[in-house]
Amino acid sequence: MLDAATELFMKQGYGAVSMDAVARAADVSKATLYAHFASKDALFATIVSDACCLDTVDEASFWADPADVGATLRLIGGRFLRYLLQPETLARYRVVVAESVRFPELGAAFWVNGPLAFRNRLAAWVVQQSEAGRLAADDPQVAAEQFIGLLRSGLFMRASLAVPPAPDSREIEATVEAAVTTFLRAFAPR
Amino acid sequence: MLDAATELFMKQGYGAVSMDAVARAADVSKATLYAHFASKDALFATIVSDACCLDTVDEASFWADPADVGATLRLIGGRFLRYLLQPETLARYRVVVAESVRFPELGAAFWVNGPLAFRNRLAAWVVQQSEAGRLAADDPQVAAEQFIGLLRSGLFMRASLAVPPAPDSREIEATVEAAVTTFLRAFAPR
DNA sequence: GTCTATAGAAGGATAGAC
DNA sequence: GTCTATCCTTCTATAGAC
Repeated sequence: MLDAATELFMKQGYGAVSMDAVARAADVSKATLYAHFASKDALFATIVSDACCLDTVDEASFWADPADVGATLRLIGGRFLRYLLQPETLARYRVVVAESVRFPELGAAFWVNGPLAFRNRLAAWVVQQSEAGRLAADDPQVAAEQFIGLLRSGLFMRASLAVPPAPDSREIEATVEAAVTTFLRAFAPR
Repeated sequence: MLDAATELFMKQGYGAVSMDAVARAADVSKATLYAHFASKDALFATIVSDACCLDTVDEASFWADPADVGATLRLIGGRFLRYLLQPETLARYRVVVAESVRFPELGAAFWVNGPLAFRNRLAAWVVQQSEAGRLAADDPQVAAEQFIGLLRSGLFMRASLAVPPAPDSREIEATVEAAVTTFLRAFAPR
């Protein structure tokens, strides 16, 4: 039931999905649906809030090669960008952005559990690498944010707007490589 | 009539706006509306396509101080980021992202006239500065994209998601300053 | 808890007069 | 070109039986 609603809302957005459609997809009656969720808003909020517990980049990637900053950035960057460009990720992003004004808690939940959480995790890694003398970042939060910005630019915007062609592996790897290069030029200890 | 529709669609999105509401806001009857636009889809497409002729950063900014790369980057970056964070810009972005799947031409028009156009203009500037020996960018397109990414990171995402607080001048200037610093570390001739 | 059936409102679109 | 009035569909939500 939640699964069916999730798929519909993510693919088509709040306005385009009716409670009839959800009931049909979940193979229950509309009355049953309303027995579990007070309203369409409540169902939508539940669905999307649940989907905000994101797992962008697995913890192991941060520890794969602690001594090699470039390799770790390439690994993390690749994982992150690939994650961003997944159809499900893009669909969720579209829905949340679209409804963030009418459902402010939703935008906030997404922000805190998604972009902000990843930035903080990355910033912690930057701190750690700086202490080890392998990076020289005055402000780890800014450095982390900038690395994310370097990755997200271009491909993600194009994909969010559903402009073909869909990014291929070559484009993704080139973007990651360029991001790592620029990041290291700015933050490698000299 | 177009004005009323534009305001409503941009503020509330496609699904939340009815033709009744547009007619009321424009102070005409629904029949009159349908005499000018074949359907709600057609009205929406017209509205948003028109709004895609963006003017992100005025041409003069690119020529304000040709010899000073840092100053020009700060000027352009500031203008661009401020533009991105305007309520109207954010509203338009939300609508286009939300409906880009159901209205592909719309996402494409926005992409071409907005992000892509600005990136190309910026890349042309990078070429020019590189030829003058004031920048050293192997790939101007990538450099331009990266500068935009450095600017767009963080604040724009938060603002898109309508997460308070709204970015203030201090945050904006700090972001621009950090972007310029990182960009120059990566692309200043050595 | 789950169903069928339906209320009640709102939406997109049109007919036909002026 | 513009209006009033209306058609028909679809939507959210609920009543009441099992």
